[in-house]
Amino acid sequence: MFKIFFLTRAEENYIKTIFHLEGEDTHLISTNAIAEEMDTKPSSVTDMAKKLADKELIHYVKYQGISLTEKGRRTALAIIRKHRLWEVFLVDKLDFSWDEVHEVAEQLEHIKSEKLIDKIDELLEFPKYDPHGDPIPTKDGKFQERDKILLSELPISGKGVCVGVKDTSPSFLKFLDKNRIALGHTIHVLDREVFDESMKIEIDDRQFHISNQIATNLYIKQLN
Amino acid sequence: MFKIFFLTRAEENYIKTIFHLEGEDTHLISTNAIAEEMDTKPSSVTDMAKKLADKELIHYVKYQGISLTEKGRRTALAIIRKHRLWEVFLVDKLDFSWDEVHEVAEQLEHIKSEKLIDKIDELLEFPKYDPHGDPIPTKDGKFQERDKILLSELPISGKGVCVGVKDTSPSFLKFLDKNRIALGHTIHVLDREVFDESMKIEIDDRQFHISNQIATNLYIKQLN
DNA sequence: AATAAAATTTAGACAAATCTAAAAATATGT
DNA sequence: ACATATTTTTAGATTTGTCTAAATTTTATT
Repeated sequence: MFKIFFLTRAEENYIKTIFHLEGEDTHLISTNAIAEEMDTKPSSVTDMAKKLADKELIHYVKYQGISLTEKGRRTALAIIRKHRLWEVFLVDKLDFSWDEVHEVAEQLEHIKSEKLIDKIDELLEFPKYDPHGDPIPTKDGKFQERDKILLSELPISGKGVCVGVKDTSPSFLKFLDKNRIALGHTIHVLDREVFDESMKIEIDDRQFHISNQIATNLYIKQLN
Repeated sequence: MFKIFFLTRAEENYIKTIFHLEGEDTHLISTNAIAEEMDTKPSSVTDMAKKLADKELIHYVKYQGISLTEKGRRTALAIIRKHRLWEVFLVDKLDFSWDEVHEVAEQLEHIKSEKLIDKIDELLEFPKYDPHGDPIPTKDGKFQERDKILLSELPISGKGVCVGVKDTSPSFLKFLDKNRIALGHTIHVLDREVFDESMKIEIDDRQFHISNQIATNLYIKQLN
């Protein structure tokens, strides 16, 4: 059983950001990177780093950088779990579109009630992925990343199912909606332009030209 | 169309408390009363009173007392609307019991998203009352108080439908659950003891003795 | 390896929300 | 009406989270 520590909203936001910056490999995160990501000043990050280190949520060595402790990682996963479950709730139960959910979920993820989030999970029938295709960590912090590649990595005549988006900005998501590209669709790469890396693709018998910027922001589960 | 002003959580809690203390009649609320209710110090209330007066949410005259402005009243009703809708959501959609919802709704009421609360309202099919029988203000701040009396005011052999509770503490609500007294039940007053004002009542062919403390915390809609 | 550039931390300040202790204003009792 | 009690406000301090500007450490360049 994990003890639940009460963190402030600011502390939770730092933990979440550090988790996202860590990504796959284990490298130290710089004060500057966190400040950049959170739209704040490096000196503020230093101040917070001391508090989080005191609470044993991060490893922090002055001038060297920051990484999450195991406790910090679990905390981050709990917050991300809440964020993503709320996103599913907003889309599935309240008909929000996938470009509207982030902002509200940023608030809802800080609600403190274990029962609440477990019941939401149950109401949604234990979803595995959020509306952008990102995996939802389990209650005990397990986190199964899908085996996916970027559309830009698919070879010509390759096929795959669209399973996620890298960029989750409203403008990108609205672009996909407008062109009726949604998760679950099968994409077939017909051709690729060497000059600008743009692609000709087919979805549901509809053919498109998409720029490399689009292709590098769509996650695909490759088919054989 | 009303402008939405962004208030801090603390400001919202003060506004809500002042609204509840005002009640029906228009009298000035004292610094002490607010401090008492919010479990804080009178000096803190004075500090906040200045801020809220600056934002034109309250009328405040030093040493005299506090009352809500029209803007303050509308703000209070918007928060109470959110609180009560979330309570209905928790009970109807997530199977919370009525003694568990308050604490969580205290957090959820501060989520800032007009669309969110309107969609929740829609999902719940526009409920008029929360799980404790309190009316839910409409979007435009209309607030219809039910025509109700306390069970203790019912005469002997009087009948009425249980429509609300005055005390919403978990201990009282659990007591009612244990004795299978719920909103919607018809209560018949069989007898009353002059000495301690306790009552003998009948609900669904079950007879009870209840103390005056119970009778003064149950709201009844009197039948003919 | 010395110096310049970049990143990071420290020091000191500020706003929000709270507190304690003291001062001021209002209310009460005879 | 006057003294006393109560209520309310002020003054100054504290905590959290932030900032700017200066100092320090690390990294990069020649």
